[in-house]
Amino acid sequence: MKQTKPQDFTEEQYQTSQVFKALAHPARVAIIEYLLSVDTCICGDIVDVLPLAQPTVSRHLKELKNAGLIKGTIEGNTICYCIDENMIGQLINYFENISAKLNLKNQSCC
Amino acid sequence: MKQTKPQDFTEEQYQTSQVFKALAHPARVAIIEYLLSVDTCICGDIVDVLPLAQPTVSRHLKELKNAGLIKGTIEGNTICYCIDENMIGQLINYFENISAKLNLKNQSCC
DNA sequence: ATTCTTTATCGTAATATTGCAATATAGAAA
DNA sequence: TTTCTATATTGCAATATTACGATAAAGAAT
Repeated sequence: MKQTKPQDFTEEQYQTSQVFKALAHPARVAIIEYLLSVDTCICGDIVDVLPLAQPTVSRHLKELKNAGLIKGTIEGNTICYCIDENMIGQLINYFENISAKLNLKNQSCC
Repeated sequence: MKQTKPQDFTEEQYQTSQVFKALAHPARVAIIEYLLSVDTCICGDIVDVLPLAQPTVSRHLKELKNAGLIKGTIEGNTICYCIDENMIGQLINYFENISAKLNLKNQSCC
């Protein structure tokens, strides 16, 4: 496969796709939704809730963290994972911006 | 690889991840942004703008269409692809909902 | 009817992702 | 220190994704 090189697109487009890639798996969507449903967020809970082995959950958490969607704070023996509000705000802005531009467009086509 | 079966997660989580998967590639982000930047949207233009071969662009367009992010109208010899405003609205709702729930949460952790 | 133009599909090769078992790491508890 | 508990990393195997060339399909133009 001739790899799509990062320089083929803008750095911003590349990073945007990376954030969406982090959400492009049902397990990671489930993690986000689980984190949202509890007040305290300990990783151990997540392993119990998901139908996946611990190393697999750990890997999914790492990807969400790398994308900036969650942040993890070491809390003694456990790690407290939480959704990063800032990134959620950025995503809202991203789609709000698309929506605003669509409203300005000539809607003659489609 | 033991596949993650759809029934391991909710149907909704699965479908949500599919929409994000459609945006999880810089080429597809670039396509969305290009469609946003022009009033008339013909596929031929997209092939010229992207650093990818025509069959590859066609495939990316298909994935965006399958995810409901764009819609294509056959217009004689060409196809007019446009962003589906409805899906953008759904995505705004998705993240607004997350944001609202975060604001209600006990922020003692993280 | 033939040719051109545009888009889609197929075949195949390369790379990326996902999953789990095994193992490592590191702080807590004993 | 030794052991327990929680999380991360590594090593592989299986599957999915991506890319392009070749080709098909279908309407437009001649």
